[in-house]
Amino acid sequence: MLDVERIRRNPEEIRIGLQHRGESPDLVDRFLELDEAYRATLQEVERLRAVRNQVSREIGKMPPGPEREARIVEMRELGERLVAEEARLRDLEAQREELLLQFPNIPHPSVPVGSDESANRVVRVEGEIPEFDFPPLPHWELGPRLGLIDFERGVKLSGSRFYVLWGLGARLERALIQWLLDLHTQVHGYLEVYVPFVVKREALVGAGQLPKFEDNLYHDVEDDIWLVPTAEVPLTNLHRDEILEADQLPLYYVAYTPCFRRERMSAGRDVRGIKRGHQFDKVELYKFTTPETSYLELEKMVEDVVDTCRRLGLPTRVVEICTGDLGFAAAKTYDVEVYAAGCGEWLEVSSVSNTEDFQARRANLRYRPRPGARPRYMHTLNGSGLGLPRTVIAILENYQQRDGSVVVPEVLRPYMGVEVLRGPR
RNA sequence: GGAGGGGUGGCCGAGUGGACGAAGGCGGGUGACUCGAAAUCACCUGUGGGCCCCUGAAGGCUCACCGCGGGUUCGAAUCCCGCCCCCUCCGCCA
Repeated sequence: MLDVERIRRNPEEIRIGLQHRGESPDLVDRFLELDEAYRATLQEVERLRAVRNQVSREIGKMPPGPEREARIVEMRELGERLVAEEARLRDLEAQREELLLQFPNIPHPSVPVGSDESANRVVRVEGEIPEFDFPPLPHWELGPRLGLIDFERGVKLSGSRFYVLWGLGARLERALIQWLLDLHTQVHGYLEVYVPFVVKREALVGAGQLPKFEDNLYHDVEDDIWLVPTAEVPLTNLHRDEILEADQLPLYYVAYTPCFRRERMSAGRDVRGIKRGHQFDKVELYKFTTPETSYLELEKMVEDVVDTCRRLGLPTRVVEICTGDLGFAAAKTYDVEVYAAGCGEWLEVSSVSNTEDFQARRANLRYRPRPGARPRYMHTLNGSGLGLPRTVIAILENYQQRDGSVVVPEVLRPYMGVEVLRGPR
């Protein structure tokens, strides 16, 4: 959510921000109009309430009699007017709030301006792209051939875009989760958190998924409870409605969760393999910081993610996302991609964003700069560390051997119990 | 799921229709005392919104908030209804 004051004072800045994202700037004018009507009505309501409070207090002190009765009648009439004005106010307030929730974050000045992903900038490349003396297979062939990935049975159980992992395929998934959590907690300084995999509506509003992206979420109507599309949602809401002390910041959290996405908007894209499914595992990094340090922390988080890829021995590049390709809540984002030799693609395994105070305003995340000082909104950052299926893809495809086996990256061997994947067992 | 009890400020806790944003205590801050500290004393100490003033986080006025949402009333922390959460007991269960 944007600062209302900022929209009022610098409407042009917001219009430009929206345009750079490829969105209509009309939102600003619609909001300003509604905001004005809202405030006018608010003032009238408060004026009436002030009179009522004042007179009611006087009534309490008056002896019974005609004078007192007259005042009561007067206030009864005023009360009727007040009820009507209050109804109007509630209506305007709801509309205003709804509109406010539609605003995406405004890109940071350093973000390259561009309309789509073609304007994204590769800012860093690391590691060697593996070379093979045989044609490397894509994972959707390698996986089933080794008995690690079973697409048919996934579809049988749950429909398209679900899959089953067998034996060492399942173990690889679990090993990665374990290794990632150990790495981030022991080397990168994050605190491990275990969070619920379903959340209330407010949590999704707080993180920015609702009301705009309802289509992409699984939802139990009976209890109005939602499957998390990313651990970012519960993590954002961990400190909702709290006021932390400055010396508690920054907070570094890491959480593993499965993620559930309906992916209705992307039907037809990336249909082969496990690159895009309705359910996938992810280890998520999250930071709560002061506004002063958030951009420094963003760079550090990117470095943590790159370090993770490096340790897995995967060719890695960092892409600075342009304004037109930025996610709803992000002010600035770097994608971290790894190269997968079988399908010949750079795969996004992490998207690292600074949302500045966008989520903090929605979820009411504040801190006190000094003891006794007024609370301020924190800044929040999120990034995958890493998304599992794509990491699995890159491992299978880059570490494959002529004989069809796959060598296990060294760091995972203690977690896997084997050095080579030759079959599911 | 059933029965009973309960949700008040950073924390504890009083308050069952009017002067209550809310006693008292704890915690925190400032000052006095002290060479310094402790102790003691004095004062201050919730959040959000709107308006005025203004370059502003300084000041003034005002509204809202006692789990959440409705209602009754001139007036609600207090009465009524619905919901949520917590505790105890019973039931069920990994």
